[in-house]
Amino acid sequence: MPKEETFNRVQVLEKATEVFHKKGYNGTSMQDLVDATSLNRSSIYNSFGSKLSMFLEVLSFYQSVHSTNFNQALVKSYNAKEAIETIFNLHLNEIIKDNDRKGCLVINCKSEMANQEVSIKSFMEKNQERMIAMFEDIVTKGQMEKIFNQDQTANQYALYLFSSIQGLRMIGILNKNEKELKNLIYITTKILY
Amino acid sequence: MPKEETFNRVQVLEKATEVFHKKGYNGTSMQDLVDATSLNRSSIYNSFGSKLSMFLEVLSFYQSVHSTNFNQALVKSYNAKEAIETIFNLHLNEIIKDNDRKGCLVINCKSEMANQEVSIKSFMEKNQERMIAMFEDIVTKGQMEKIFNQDQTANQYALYLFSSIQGLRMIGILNKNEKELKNLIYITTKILY
DNA sequence: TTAATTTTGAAACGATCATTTCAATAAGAT
DNA sequence: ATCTTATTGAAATGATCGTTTCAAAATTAA
Repeated sequence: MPKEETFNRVQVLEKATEVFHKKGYNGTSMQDLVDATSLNRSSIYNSFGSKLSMFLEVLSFYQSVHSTNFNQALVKSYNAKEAIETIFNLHLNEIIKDNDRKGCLVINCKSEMANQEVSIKSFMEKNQERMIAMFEDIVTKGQMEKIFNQDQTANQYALYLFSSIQGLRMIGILNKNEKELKNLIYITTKILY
Repeated sequence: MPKEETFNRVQVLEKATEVFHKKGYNGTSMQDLVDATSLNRSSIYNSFGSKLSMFLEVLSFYQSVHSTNFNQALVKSYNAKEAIETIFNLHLNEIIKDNDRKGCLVINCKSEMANQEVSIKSFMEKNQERMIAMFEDIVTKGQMEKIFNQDQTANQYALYLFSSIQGLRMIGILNKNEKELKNLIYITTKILY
């Protein structure tokens, strides 16, 4: 049997995520990744294949971490209204603690690479499906509970909410005024009631 | 008197804009710009200084072209409601004709570089001020005309609209379904009435 | 037509790019 | 303890990066 990986893959992914998030895909060099992970070049290639495939793993890692956070918060929500508030507040917290204005890794990557790399494009399509399915579930529940109106279908509201989150994250890059952002969320979600 | 530039600066900027828009700042090489503009390397450096300063000029050029389109459309609007519709429809048209899913150059650049390059950050801050001021004007007018409600100040609605536009443009990268997008715009703007 | 000045073209700059190579090292299996 | 196999470390790969150099070409004023 061979020698096994000595490094902690999760820790390496965390470090790589940090670099890609800060500098973007094209702005990140292999040297940056070597420095950040303190792994050897050949270990990175041996374990992750290439810069692109490492980035795709980073993207999935980032997504799964945030999905976990979402789900942990969502199970605590009593109703659909609270669920929506929970999701927006999680994003608000991310914005406020993002001192170096990196924005959202997934959104950044979508705007940088979705038109150039098919693997990224399909990742983003799946991401959109997931997000819209999640919002659709919540809105459907809210409409059955008579908390949300029925002016639009749950699917249409889901697209609206997904769009709004992306707008909020883009705003959050430059604007960290919590009061303004909370009011922006208030306006955004008011349409549901 | 010296020999003057023989090339058409606007045409060169158009070509450079195309490349930067398609590939992003870090994804664009000087060779790409040489190829696209069919200018010589030294002519580019002589006339634009550096890759970054050329990009900043491209960014201003892109912004001014779109401002002109905005203003041409806005003067034709009879009231605030039409003005808002005009703005969203211009973005919708941009999305639909954007066959290679490049998205919006300004938004892409904001997410790629606002946290890394101070000149880009301040460009984006000014861009936000402009956009919000424009929306604020329209909303104020709409509120005076009693077409829009007074639930929120014009400035708060302006931030909401600016955020919504960015969300719409991010959605538009992958989703070109005109019916869905029109409905998204309908939901987004409904809050004003 | 000559002097002054700037844009050009082509080549070269050192630095950095992503990736590969390969011998040395390490660890489980026999 | 030895064999097998994979992970390491360090160096090198050729290509490309943004930028500079400088002589030749081009243009206008005198």
